[in-house]
Amino acid sequence: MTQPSTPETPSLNFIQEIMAADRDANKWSGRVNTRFPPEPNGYLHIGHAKSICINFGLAREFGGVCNLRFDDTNPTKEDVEYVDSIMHDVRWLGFDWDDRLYYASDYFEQLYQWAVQLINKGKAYVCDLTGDEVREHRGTLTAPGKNSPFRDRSVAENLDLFARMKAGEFPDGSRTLRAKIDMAQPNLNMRDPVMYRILKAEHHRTGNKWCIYATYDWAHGQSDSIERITHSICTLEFENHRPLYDWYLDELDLFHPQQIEFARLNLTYTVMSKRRLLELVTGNHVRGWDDPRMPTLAGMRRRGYPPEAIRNFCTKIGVSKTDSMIEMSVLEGAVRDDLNKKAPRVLGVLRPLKVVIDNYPEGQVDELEAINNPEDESMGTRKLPFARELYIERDDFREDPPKGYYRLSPGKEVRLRYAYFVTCKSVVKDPKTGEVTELHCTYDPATRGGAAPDGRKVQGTIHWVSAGHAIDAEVRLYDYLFRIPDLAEVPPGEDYKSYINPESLVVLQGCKLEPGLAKAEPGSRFQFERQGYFCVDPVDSKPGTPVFNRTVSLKDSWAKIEKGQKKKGG
RNA sequence: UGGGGAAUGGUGUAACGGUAGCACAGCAGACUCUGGAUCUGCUUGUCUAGGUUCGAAUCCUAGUUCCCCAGCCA
Repeated sequence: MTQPSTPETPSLNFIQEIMAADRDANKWSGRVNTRFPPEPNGYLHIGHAKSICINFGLAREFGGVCNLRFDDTNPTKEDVEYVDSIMHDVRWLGFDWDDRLYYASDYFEQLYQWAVQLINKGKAYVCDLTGDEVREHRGTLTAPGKNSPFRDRSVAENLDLFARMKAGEFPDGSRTLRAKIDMAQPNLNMRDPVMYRILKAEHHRTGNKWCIYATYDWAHGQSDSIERITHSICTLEFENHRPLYDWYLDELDLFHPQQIEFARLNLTYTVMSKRRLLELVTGNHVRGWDDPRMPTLAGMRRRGYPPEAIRNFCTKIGVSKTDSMIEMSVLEGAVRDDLNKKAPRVLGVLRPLKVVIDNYPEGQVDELEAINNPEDESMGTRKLPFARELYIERDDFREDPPKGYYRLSPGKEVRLRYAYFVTCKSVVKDPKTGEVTELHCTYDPATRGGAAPDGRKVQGTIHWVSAGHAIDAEVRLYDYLFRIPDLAEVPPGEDYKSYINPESLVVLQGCKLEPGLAKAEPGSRFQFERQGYFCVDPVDSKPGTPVFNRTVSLKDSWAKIEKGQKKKGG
């Protein structure tokens, strides 16, 4: 009588539904071929990661393949530096295009032949209008456009002119090849769109061979068709272009992939447009494309975000056609979730405060055992040196502790993690500034390892390092790049760059870390207990003196409590 | 006053005429040698107005709001 528990049927997103329906209808003979088509004019960012995960992920789920294709039709903006970085980033994210690496520029000759075909069909013409004139003729959103005076040139004349455009006889911008569609269409993209412009620019792959370059619309669908793409997945702003995508393919009578559009990723407290990211780089508002504050994959890699975490994030946020803004906490959560399981724990003091254990023998060094990862026993243990002089975190001591403060204060006993219970006996201050410079404590030898034989408890456990054994390191703390969550809220006329968070980077010198970290590999990730996840900066670290980037902080519930207290109590 | 899209808690995303679920955030608690992790519980939602139906987030009608489009960028 009792139904067996229903098997989990994972819900499909709308693209998966389309693909499942296509598969069931045998629409493409069961074949699935997607593509990721970046333009090599900038570095990949987390928004691209979403697209990569969708395209490569869908191919994997449906037993198909995904191509990598560079959409390199605008030589004035593109560069091999970007081509290389893009390939590196896609691989780093965990995807592989095998031998399916393509370039739109590989298809320039074929595209040219097809353009000639359209001219012969009377469906394309050479137009001598200037850019301004083309705009004037296009009409407006509400008013139809006017036909170009060159619209009815003979096929022979068009053929001749187009060949001479290709041959470089005319100056840049002087003529275009346009599709002959309908200047009265309510969709502006259909009002005789430009297929080719004259551009005597050196292309990173074809050199100076071409001086006419295909526009996006003319190149994209045909490139998809050449590669026998089944599902051409792109972002929402191309929805208006789909009729044109379909028109070209139909007029040419070519293999016709299906274009499907989804909402691009927006994240709070950052920007995602390549134009703005480029501006941040060239304007030196950040330290480059791989600045750990950047939403680029290069930046996230350097910051310590694991690729698995980014992939999980992309799965979590889903795919839909609703414009959305994902909260940064979702990404941070995915990063913490991944690192919690994998990152070895270490003790590191970021803002050191000297502690002298008065009753600990001078010169004596003890070796204490510490667990490398409580989430994963197989990661084992390590030894930590303990001595009379230590450093603890400045923030773990308050001379006048607020209510609910568990850490060290005068007369209070706390546990030093994996070591001993210590009690604060006196405070040394700078006579001039009043700043606390040193603490004197006593320890209870019976609590070695961190447990009291008499069963007494302490509220707080704090981290520490032995002053004589610790290594010095620079630690870079990162916060949101912008002060406001949604840059679309910047009032018109105001510069979004004035909203850059001045505390997005805080550099700490003289941090004290447990000695084992001296030999940490560049790029390796650790949890500094009670503080966060940190990654050895692969660029600025030197052997023996690593630089650490804070990947993400640990959740800090005390900070939250204290914030609440301040708000309430004033 | 054109065309194309989209509207489900604070933020995302499910539910495909039959109990509005999940994640993140928030709140409260348990546990803890990380104020971490983990575990409980809770608050908050179907854009509006009509209609169809035993029953509507879902179907119909009208409206509202938001996004995209007037590059020889992609």
